[in-house]
Amino acid sequence: MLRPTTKDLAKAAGVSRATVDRVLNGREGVKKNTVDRVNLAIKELGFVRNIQAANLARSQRYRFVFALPRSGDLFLKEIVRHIDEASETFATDLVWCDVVHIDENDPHSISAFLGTLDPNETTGVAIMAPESPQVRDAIFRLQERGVAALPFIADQSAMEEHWVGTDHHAAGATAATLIGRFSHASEGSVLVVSESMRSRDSLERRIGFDAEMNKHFPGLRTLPSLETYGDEERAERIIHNSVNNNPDLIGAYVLSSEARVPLTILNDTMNSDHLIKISHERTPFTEAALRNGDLDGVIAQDPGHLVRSAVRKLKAITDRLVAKGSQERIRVEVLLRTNI
Amino acid sequence: MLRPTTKDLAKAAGVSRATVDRVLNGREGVKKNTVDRVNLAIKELGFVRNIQAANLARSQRYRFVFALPRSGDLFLKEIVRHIDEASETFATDLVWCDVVHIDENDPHSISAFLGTLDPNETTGVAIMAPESPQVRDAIFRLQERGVAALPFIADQSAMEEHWVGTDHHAAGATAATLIGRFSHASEGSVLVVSESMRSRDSLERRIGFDAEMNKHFPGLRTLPSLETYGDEERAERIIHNSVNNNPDLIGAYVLSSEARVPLTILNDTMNSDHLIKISHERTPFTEAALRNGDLDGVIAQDPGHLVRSAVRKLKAITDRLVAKGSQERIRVEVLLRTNI
DNA sequence: CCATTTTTGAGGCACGTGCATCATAAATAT
DNA sequence: ATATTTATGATGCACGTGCCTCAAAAATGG
Repeated sequence: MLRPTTKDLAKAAGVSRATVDRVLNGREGVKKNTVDRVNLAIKELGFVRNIQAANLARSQRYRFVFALPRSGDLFLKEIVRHIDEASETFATDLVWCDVVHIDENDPHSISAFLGTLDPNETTGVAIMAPESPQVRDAIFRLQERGVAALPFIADQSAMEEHWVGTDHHAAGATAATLIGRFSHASEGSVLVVSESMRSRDSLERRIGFDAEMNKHFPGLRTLPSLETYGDEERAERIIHNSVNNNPDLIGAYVLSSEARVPLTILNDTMNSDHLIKISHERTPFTEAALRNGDLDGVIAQDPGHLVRSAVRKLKAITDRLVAKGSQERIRVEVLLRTNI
Repeated sequence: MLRPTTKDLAKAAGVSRATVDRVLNGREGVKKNTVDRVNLAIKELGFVRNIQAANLARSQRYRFVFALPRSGDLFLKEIVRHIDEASETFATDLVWCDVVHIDENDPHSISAFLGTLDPNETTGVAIMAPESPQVRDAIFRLQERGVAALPFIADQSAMEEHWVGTDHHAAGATAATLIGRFSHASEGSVLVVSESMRSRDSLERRIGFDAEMNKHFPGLRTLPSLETYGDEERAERIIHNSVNNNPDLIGAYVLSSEARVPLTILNDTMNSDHLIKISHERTPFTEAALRNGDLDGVIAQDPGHLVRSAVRKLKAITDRLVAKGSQERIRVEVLLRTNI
C-alpha cells in the first residue's frame, strides 16, 4: 500500500485538489465544515505530506544561521568547526548554515540583529546567548515573522520545548560524583572555578555539584566559586589565594567551558598531581590533558551532535513536524582517558 | 547563486540532457571522451544531484531490514524499540524499517536468509551477527545484487569502513578505569563475567580491560573470564566458586550485554556492597541498578543513536554518498548514577 | 426574487530528475 | 561506397506538491 497523495485525499474528502491544497497550506476561503472533512480524511488515510516534493515545487531551501558569542574559547571553535562540517553533510537536504557572531552580553544588539533577519533569506536561527527579556522578546517577534528560532546550548527558560543542550544540573552532579569517588580522601576541600557565575548554565552546574557533594560526600567541602572574568591576572591572584588558604585541597572543578587558563595556573601554583581535576567540554586542550593525566575527567556535550541536532530541529520546525524531534536528547558525557 | 541542475550541466559540457543522464546513472553507450567532459563539468559547476527530485521521479522508497539475534536480552529489546521509533522519525524521508530475527549462531541460515532478500523490496540490511566466512560471503553477494549491507553493533572485520558500533577495546579499558579508580583498595582481585567469550566484542573488551588494569592498576588482579552460556544454574555455580576462592574480591565486571543474571547471583551469594560493579548497556535493569547503587557504572552505546546512525548510513550508501557519513562515530558512554 | 459575495472546482504550469522512444549523426565494418 | 553499428540529440511524460487563473456553484444579503 503506497503513501496516499493529495489526489487520494481529495477523493476521500469529496473535494477537489485545489481545496485540499487550500486546507493543507492554511489558505483562507474554505468553510469550516469543508476544512473538517479534509482533516478527517487526512487522519483516516494517514496522509503525510511529501516534503521532498513540496520543497521541489517551491524550490525551497533552508538557510540556518548560528548566532554565537564572539569569544575565542576553544569549545566555541569546535562548535564552529562542526557547523562547517554539518553544512556539507546536510547539503543534500538543501540546508545551508552560516555563523554570525554576536555580543553575548549586549542584549540590545542581539535583539537588533535578530530584527534584521529577513524570512526570505533566513529560514531559522540557533541562538547562543544568555537569557534576557530583550532577547526573549526579539525571539518571539522573529517567530511571528516566520523565522524558526532555537536556543542553542545556552537556554532560554521561556521556550523549553525547543532547545538544544544538556541538563546542567546533572552535569554538575556528575562532576561531583567523579571527584568524590576518584578521591581517596574522606575529608578535604574542593576548588570551584568559573569564568563567571552570571549565566544560568554555571549556576545550575554549581547547584547540581553542591547538591551531590553534600548528599553523598559530606566530608568534602566545596569552596565558594572563584570567578576569573576571563582575566588571567585576576585568575592567578584568586586561585593562588584560595590554594594558600586551603591546604586540605583534594580536587578542583572548572565549570566554565574555558578550562585552559585556570588549570594551567593551578599546575603552576602548586604540585597538583594528587588533586582530582574535572572540567567541561571536549577540546584539543582537554583531550591532551586527559591523556597526560592533567585532568581526571571531562564532562562534555558532543559538539557535533549539538550542531546536527540543532539543524534537524530547525528543519523540523520549518517543516511543521514539531512532535518528532523530541527524542534528540543531548547526553551528559563523561570522558576519561580511556574513552576519548 | 542557485544549485546547478542537469540542464546547466548539459550546457556546460556541450551535450544534451539525455547524455548527462546516461553518464550520471552509469548507463552505457557513451564514449569515454564524452563521459570525461561531463564529469569535468560536474566538478567545475560543483553539481550535486538533487536526491529528493530523483527519488520523486523514481518514486523510490527505502526499506531497511534489521537482522537481529532472536535472544530476549534487554539490550536487544531496547534496540527494537528504537527501530520502531526510527521508523516514525524517518517516515518523512520515505524510509521504512523492519526487524527480522536470525539465528545468530547458525551462519548457514543467516547466509540463506540474506540470499532471499530481493533488491526490489529491500533497499538495505543492518546485520547483527558474529563474524564468519559464510556471513561475509553472503554479504558480498548481497551487495553485488544491489542491496546495501551494514554490520550492526557486532562487527565484521572484512568491511571496516562501513559499520555501526563502538570501540570495544576502549569500552573494556574504560570499565577498568572505573573499577581501578573507584576502588580504594590498592590490592585485590576482580571478577570478570561474560555470557560467552566466543564473540569478538567480548574478546576485545576483555583485552582492553586487561591492558588497562595491568598498566595502571598493577595491584589489582583480573580473574579468568567466567562464561555463563546463558545458563543460570551454571552461572550460580561458577560465580559462587569464584567468590569462595577469591576472598580479596574488590570488583566485578560483567562484559556481556545481559547483566541481570550475574549481578543478581553475585548479590545473593555475598554481601557485595563494597565491590565496584561495572556492566554494559543502558537497560531498565541497569538504570535501576545505578540508581540504587547495585551498579557503580555502566559502559554504554546509545541504542537510539546506533539505530539512527545505521539508517543514515544505509541511506547514504544507497544514495551513493559514501564519503559523508563517516563522522558518525558512536561514543563509548559512561553512565553514572548522576547522568542517567 | 436578484445581486453580491463566498466557496469550490477544473485545469495547467513549475520544480529537478528518471526513463523511454525515436530520430539523427558519427564512427566502423564490409 | 554502402551497410551496420554506436553515440548522441530532441522530446515528452511521470513523480507529488505549490501556486495561479478562471469559471461555476453555492451561500448570503437585500
